[in-house]
Amino acid sequence: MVTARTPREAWITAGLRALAAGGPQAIRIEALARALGVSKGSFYWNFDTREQLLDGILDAWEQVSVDDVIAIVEGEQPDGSTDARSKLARLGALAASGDDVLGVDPLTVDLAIRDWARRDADVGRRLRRVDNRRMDYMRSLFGTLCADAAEVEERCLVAFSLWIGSHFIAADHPGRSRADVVRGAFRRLLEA
Amino acid sequence: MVTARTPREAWITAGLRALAAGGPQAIRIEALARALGVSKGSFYWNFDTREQLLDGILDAWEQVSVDDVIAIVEGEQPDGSTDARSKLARLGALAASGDDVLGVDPLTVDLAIRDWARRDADVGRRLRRVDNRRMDYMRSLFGTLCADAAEVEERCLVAFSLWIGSHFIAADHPGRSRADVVRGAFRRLLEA
Amino acid sequence: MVTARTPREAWITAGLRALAAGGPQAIRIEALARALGVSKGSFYWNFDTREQLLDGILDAWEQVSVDDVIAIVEGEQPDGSTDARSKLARLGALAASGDDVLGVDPLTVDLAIRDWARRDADVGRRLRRVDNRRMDYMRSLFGTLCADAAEVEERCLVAFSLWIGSHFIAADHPGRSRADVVRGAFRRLLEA
Amino acid sequence: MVTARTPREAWITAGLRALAAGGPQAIRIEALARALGVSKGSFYWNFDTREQLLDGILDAWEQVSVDDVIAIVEGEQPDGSTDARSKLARLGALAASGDDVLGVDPLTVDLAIRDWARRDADVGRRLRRVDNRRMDYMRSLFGTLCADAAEVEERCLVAFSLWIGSHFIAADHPGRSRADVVRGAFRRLLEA
DNA sequence: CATGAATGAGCCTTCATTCAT
DNA sequence: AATGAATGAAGGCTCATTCAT
Repeated sequence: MVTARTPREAWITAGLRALAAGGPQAIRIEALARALGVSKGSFYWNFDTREQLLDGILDAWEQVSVDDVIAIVEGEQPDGSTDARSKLARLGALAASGDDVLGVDPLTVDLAIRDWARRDADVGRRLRRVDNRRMDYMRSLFGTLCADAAEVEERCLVAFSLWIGSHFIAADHPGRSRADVVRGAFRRLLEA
Repeated sequence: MVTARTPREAWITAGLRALAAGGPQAIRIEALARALGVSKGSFYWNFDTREQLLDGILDAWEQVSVDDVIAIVEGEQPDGSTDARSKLARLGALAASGDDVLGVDPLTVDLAIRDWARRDADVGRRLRRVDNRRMDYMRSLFGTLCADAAEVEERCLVAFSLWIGSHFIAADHPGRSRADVVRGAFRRLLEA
Repeated sequence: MVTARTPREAWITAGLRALAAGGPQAIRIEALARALGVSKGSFYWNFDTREQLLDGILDAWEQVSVDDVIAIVEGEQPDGSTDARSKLARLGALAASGDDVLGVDPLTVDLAIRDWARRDADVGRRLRRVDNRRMDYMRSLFGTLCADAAEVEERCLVAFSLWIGSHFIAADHPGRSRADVVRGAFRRLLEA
Repeated sequence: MVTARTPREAWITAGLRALAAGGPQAIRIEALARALGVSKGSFYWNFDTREQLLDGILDAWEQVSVDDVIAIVEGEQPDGSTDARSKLARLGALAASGDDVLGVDPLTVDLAIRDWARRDADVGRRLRRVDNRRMDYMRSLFGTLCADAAEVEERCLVAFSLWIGSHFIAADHPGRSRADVVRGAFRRLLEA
């Protein structure tokens, strides 16, 4: 029984793409149907309502947005090293890259959801879950570099902010690339 | 800071409010008209098109979003001090506050525009202008604390990111408030 | 200021016509718009929602469905008589005719609303108001012909039922017309 | 009275229930499928089209709506009597009751079909068949009480109208119940 | 004897825009 | 310096119907 598998996921992927490209209000059933080459009414076979699709999209994002990154970093490091400093460096490098997952750029989805979360309580709750797990992981890494808990917390927030902020800030850096400045700032975080 | 004496300004203020509350797609002529207690058609006496209102909104934001802050910081400091470190501290404190201007919270508008800029080239250009002026100002302040140009740039980006990031990140800080963590991280930026 | 007067009433009349022709679910905004030669979106200038149109339709029906008939009967009788028996006869004759009011056959509307009332509590309440006023009027007339209150009540219900029933019953009367049978039955009600 | 052993009958019973509850437009394949816990597409194994289900529903109704009542009345009378007056009384009592057949209230179905018949010629034809058989039966009973054919016809129509009307009229009867008034009116019909 | 999946038409509603006054 | 009224495109949803399995 291998009929038309993954139609539900196809809608969700298309929805993630739309979310990344235009924010939540761009997740329009009609547009997704066109993108999928499918009739708009067929959507309602797979979902009861648009709200349910949004939930599915957020579920999908919530499920992969943490585990995948952590799994990569905790997996084999390119240089074989296993110390926290190397992992943090790898984490920083990963964050800067814009790989596609499911045909969607996870970073762009992430940014879109951040804005969305400011207006929707449910999305806010989900983002808090995700961000807390990310912070937990960072805390465990920075904790091995620095004994002061308060300072660990601050370094984590700075690292996180640097990642998010560098994508929401539009300034130029005369003579340098944004990536370069971020790298420099990040390196300083690992010092001492 | 004009108190919306012309109807055009009234529409723009209402638009800024809608932008803060729901993002650009919430800037609906129909909704603003209701909010202003005015007929929808009257909008078209003041503006040719919705696009023009959006431009007006962005113009207004661009004009006040930099000058006001710099003016405040460069004006009288509460403790009468005039050194860069004090100004940066004041800047950090200002950024954390959410004062209302014309019934609009400028920080929320700022965040909304940042997300918008990722999708609209014109908005992106305007945000770059604004962010560049902000970075310029910060560079001038951090430049007095630190001789290394590269490090100045990095501290500026971190400070800026901390401001933005702390509003887009949803994690909890066990035993501390977000404001407290930000303050700590910011203080460390001013060291050395 | 005599712009396009009575558009609201035009929608209501069209709605009454649709109700008579196809029941409440035939009151479709799109269909009415077509019938009025108007864009379907324009409906929402005059009404907030379809529900509001239905209310308006029921209001209009409620307002004219009693007063007009009573006014006619209480007004000048064709033969100048003023006794209850004559009025009841006139009432019976009126009920049998299918004059148009506002371009709608009120009898057909009445029947449609009766069926509707069995499924919608609000409509039921309205019908009860209308039917009670009709019964009150009939009671006052039959009361002058018959002293026994119980019998008055029964004659009223029979007369009323004869009116309604004769339109909901589909049987043939060999050698006679339905109108003739109804007339005969009604005449017997006025006896004694 | 078959208890819906075939799936076709199950659909028809469900359809009758829907008809009673919401009129013909409530006979929606989707809704019936849900009610039957069956897939919507399975409907099309049993029926070619919705129209065919409607026909089946009307067939079923036509078949039982006359015979059952006559059979009951002509069968054993509770008090063993066999005269027309007793049978008419029993008929009147039966009409007032709302027994369920196959989980459907036949009276409510009857009322729904009456309204439907005003809009659909085929339904009208079927109702005429049914109502004529009912009138025939009543004529045979009233004919034994009264010699005048015209009066028999009128009494029949009044009795029938009283049955129908009492369900379509929404008036109150101060101090009495509707059933009581109907009983009184009906008793008077049997006099003389 | 069905189910899973899709189509397409139709419905209610919203909204930017237009236009006459 | 507006209002009243309408247009038309679009969006979410429902439902009869089809078709492959």
